[in-house]
Amino acid sequence: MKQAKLNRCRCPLANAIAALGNKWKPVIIIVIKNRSLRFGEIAARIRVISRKVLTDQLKEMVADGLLTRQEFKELPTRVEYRLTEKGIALLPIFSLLEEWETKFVTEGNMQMSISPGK
Amino acid sequence: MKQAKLNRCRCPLANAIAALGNKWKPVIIIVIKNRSLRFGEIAARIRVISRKVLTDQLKEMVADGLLTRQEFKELPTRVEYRLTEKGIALLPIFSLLEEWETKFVTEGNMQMSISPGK
DNA sequence: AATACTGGTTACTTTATAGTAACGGTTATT
DNA sequence: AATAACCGTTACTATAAAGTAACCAGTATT
Repeated sequence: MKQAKLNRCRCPLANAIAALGNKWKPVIIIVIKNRSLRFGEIAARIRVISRKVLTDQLKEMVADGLLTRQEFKELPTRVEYRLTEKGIALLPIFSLLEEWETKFVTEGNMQMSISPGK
Repeated sequence: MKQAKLNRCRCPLANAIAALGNKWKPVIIIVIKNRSLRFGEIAARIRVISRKVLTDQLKEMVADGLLTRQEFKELPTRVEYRLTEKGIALLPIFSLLEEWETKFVTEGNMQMSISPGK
């Protein structure tokens, strides 16, 4: 989907998906919520993400204006990430998506069969 | 993101993104809307998608319960696709995403500068 | 001098997604 | 018999996203 970043089309939805439709960004967004979280705290809350992928995604999200990164001159280093207004605006949308997914669980595509009888 | 389809996690958002977060599915969904469209009509409305990718996506979406496929025994062949209840439930969510994208356009990351100059 | 902490980076491999171009099957029309 | 319409499939290639494992830099403590 990097391609879509270059040749942006006139379709806003495609552009939104190009920016958000990858494996981790939405998860990172709902994990951070309305507070600031340190790098290590994000990593701890999404244990299965690799360090490299996490930093890659965070960098892109900062570049896209979804996150701010604040580095404190302390020791050991402390870096805090926080959603921007733009990022926060996604929270209710992702909530709806979660509700949608929860409502329409796709367990191997089970059909609501109408007749429960023999 | 096929992987996420196999090892589904407990995070509904990640599962939703695994099912929807690719280049074309959301576009296909908002193109079909509340009506039924023939294969050729979908292709005509998304001219830049390749035939192969379109059929791949449609098949997956039928398998995921987002679409129904109805084949008419006519000539030449007529096949109509229609969103299921599950697919239709995404329309308002994608509308919000479109609004979000439109509101926060990321033209090379321009900053709203506060002072409009002297 | 070695170890530990945090927040990364680097080089490399693996896997998934998208794309291209040609072909196939059915039936009607010319 | 060839052509056209529609809805695909097939084999192959290209590109992008994700993952692994080792390494680095600054500072403090032991």
